Amino acid sequence: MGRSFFERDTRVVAIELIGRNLVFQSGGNLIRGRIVETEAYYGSEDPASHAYRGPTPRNQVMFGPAGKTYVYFTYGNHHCLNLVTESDGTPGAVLIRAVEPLDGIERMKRNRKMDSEHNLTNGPGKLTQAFGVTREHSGLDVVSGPVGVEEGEKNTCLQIGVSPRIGISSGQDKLLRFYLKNNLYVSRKG
DNA sequence: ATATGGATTGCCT
DNA sequence: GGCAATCCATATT
Repeated sequence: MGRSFFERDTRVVAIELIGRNLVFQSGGNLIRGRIVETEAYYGSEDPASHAYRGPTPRNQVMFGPAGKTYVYFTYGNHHCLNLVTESDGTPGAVLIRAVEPLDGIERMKRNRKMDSEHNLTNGPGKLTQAFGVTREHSGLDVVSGPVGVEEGEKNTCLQIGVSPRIGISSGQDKLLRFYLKNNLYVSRKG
């Protein structure tokens, strides 16, 4: 996807990312997964967002141009992958919460140290571990870099569900989580 | 310099 | 369903 895809309202990008393919090329390996769950995060009007209190060394990429990765480390154990949205100077990002494994599944199993395919990428921390994405990969260009988004197969009638975002302590009233209904790899029901 | 808590996961009951 | 693990960014002193 080109930069203009990401340079739009964060909620719209989060919805339109559903069903597209996330790819990562690393060390001669290609890993691919179909995006089935996302969340939108805004700026000063969104208390759940890292960008709520303005730019910091960690979140500054959210304030820059669209189509970049924003990867952060949390809970002492886990990385989360976001794709930056909105025009340069306006913060915004879409958290990739779950994907359906398509290619590089053996590599994902090794990275996750487990065999069960349905537990490989059904959560934001799980999919970064499966893909091998860490905060070293924050700030990369999604349009040209090793992390990318492909158009994917054009499924005409995607049944997309909406819910409050997961794991946040404020801004729970906003319906900014989007997921593919009846998909096995969504992190949880709701 | 220190305190706090998190856009989670996996293991326990 | 409950909770510990675990480290770093951010805010506060």
